[in-house]
Amino acid sequence: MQDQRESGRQQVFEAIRNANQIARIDIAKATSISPATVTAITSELLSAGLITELHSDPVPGVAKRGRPRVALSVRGDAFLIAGMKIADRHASVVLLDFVGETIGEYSQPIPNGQMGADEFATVIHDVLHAACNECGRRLEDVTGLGLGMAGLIDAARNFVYWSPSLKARNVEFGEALSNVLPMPVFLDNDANLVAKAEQHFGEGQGETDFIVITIEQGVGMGIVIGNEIYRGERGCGAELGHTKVQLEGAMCRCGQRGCLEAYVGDYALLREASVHGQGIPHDSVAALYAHAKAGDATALSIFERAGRMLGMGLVNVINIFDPKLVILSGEQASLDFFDGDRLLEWVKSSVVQVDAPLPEIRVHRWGDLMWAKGAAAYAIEAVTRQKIKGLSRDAA
Amino acid sequence: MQDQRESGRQQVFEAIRNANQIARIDIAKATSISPATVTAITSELLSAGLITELHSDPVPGVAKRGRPRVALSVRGDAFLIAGMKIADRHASVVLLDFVGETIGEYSQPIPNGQMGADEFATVIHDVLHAACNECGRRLEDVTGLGLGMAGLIDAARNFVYWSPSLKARNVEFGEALSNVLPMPVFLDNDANLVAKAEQHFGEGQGETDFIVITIEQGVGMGIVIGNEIYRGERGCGAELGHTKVQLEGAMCRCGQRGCLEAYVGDYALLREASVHGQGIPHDSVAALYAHAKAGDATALSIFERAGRMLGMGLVNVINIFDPKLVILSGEQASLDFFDGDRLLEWVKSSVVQVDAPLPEIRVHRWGDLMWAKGAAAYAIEAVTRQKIKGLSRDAA
DNA sequence: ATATTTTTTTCATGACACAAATTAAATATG
DNA sequence: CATATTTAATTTGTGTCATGAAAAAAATAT
Repeated sequence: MQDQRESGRQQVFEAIRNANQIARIDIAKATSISPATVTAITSELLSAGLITELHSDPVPGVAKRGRPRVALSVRGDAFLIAGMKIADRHASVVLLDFVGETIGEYSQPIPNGQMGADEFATVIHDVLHAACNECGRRLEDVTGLGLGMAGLIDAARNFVYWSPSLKARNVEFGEALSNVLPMPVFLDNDANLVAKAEQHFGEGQGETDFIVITIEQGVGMGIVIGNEIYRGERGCGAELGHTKVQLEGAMCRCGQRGCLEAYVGDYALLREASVHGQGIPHDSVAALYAHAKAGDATALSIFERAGRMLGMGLVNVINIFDPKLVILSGEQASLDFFDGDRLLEWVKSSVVQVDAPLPEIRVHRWGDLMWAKGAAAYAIEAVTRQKIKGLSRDAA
Repeated sequence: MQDQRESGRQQVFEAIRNANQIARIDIAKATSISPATVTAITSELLSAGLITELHSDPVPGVAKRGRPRVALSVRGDAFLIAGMKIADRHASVVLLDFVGETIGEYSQPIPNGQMGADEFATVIHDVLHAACNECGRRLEDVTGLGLGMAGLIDAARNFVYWSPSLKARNVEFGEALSNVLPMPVFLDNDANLVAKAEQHFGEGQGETDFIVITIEQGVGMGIVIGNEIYRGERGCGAELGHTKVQLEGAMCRCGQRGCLEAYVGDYALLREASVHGQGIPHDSVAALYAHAKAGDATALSIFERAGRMLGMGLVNVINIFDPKLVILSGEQASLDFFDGDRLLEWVKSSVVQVDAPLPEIRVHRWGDLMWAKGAAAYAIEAVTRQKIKGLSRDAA
């Protein structure tokens, strides 16, 4: 959080990455850096091997007069980046090239329950090793690993306050990982990684400020302000799931009362169903939802109340941040449980009203892999920053 | 939100302003700018008249060996800055010098009710004129005016979406002001100005990230992230008062239900009291509070519920932002209505628990003038930025 | 009177960005 | 087909900014 000014090199590189492929003159326009400087910087990036020139054959019909522009693009094969997401019993890995193209995917069950830090680091090492083998790469080829796990995490310090995967609290988990892994590791809370995934691969592309809300077992939030994830003082902000929506309300698994999660989380839904007892499934949310869909009023009311609470949470977020864009991001199922369209209508009508366009709310459903891709995106960012900082004009 | 990198000049000047008085060598240490550069920059600032040297007579006893350091400080008389706060029926003005020292204060009743933009701009002109006269200054001597008013305001554009003082909605009020006032005007929401006041004169001095919450008629919030006020996309975020604390809850004057303000605002307290009817005062919160203090259970319960709702709001803010510091800022009375110590205890125990220090919560009570001082601080910032940007090394 | 210490300034240098001029590489045109 | 035109990219010279090293300044210590 120090060198926050984007150096010219960073800006140019970002422009190339964003555009996929782009000519120098357009980089100049996009960044409002002079063409002269763009030439200088791109020649550095070229000789450092971070980007390449794409000489496309001139298409006679479309071609215009003048010297043809030569497109630049990020060299995908410059670095191999890995992203890993740790879930309850599974680790999923994605290998990306430096452009962000998927090189390979891998998933593997891991022991359930809490482990010691070193033990768990070894598991992660082994998973990554297996993933590399699977894709015909070597562990040593991986330039950086992004690692997402549930819990309260201070990303800046690679520090874990608490995680369901670790036995101890307050672990310098980054160090444990460094001991067994040859590449730098970048640790973050999984909600933040969804935000990163949206920023690089999803609905947040090209946006500088937005909020991502994820609904699964719990409710998570990622806040992007000025292209950066906002993390708060201790690195554990954005706990939307533990925002209070009811005074003296339902008991949450965090031990507090009235948390949003205690109404919207899957355990909360099942709890309600189980109280009612006969006739209503209370072992899987999907089954409960099917029951509601089939017309069962009680099951329906469970989802309705949860939906309204979720709506409250959304309204509060919007009233507090006045964001330009809110992305509801999650796996297919979770979002459908709450009658989305009606919910969003209610949210929009319940927000502080101004005579200016309401924040846009986009729903983005996608699969299991996004977590790992977000982790990888985080690592790509970090590696990029590091590699570019290591440049200087005296490099031959 | 563009030229966000602090130029060396800005940094050095800020260091001088923060330190009140400071030698070049210490500026270099504080900013990690080299002494050579500090000399260059300070000589510019000196010849531009923004700062002065303070040659203190050497004190024989304390003096150390070596060339004595000469302290620099901001030249208070460089510019005269005004801050004005528009309230229901009063306008209060404060005149500050460039250091932030109070030159004069002034207060004047203004017509109640909504006015046209030009009409209201004229009122503001007249008030400022009177304030200047009062202090023996001329209107033309004022280099910048910070203006705070209630309502939804986009500070970046000096635009008013809505204000209780203006007849029309969506007013380019900045333009209306430019037509009648000779100096640049900087408009902002009053909650943000409290944040500015705390940052420059209050509990936020030296802090880069904090949240200010104000409790008066409504509940306001100012968010400072990285020394900057966070304003959201349309410039109207941080509406903590209209955060929902109860689904389908009490009617708020904004037309929505369940807003925090609908439980904590003074009209909400009085509404509750008036329903009860006999025996309980329902025309002034102070009277109602006195009644509660005297032991009336009903009156007490009104404040208690409001206090708990306020606590929910605080908890939510902390869970979302994970701030280092929260400042409860307001006039003497409002804060006392809610049993502060107990409230803060509850808040601290209800926040997501991490094994890291809880955010600090400071209570800051102060008088009516803070609004105007905050407005002036905002103007000082803007004027400073502008004056320093206007410098360059070719200046003789 | 001279040495020492500390702050401040001066000076030469390097990184960076830019405008202006130049070169490169294509198409349009008579 | 040679030349003009157009557009992109590069080169060149210049200015700003920050810096390290050396020098100067201004005090106390010996």
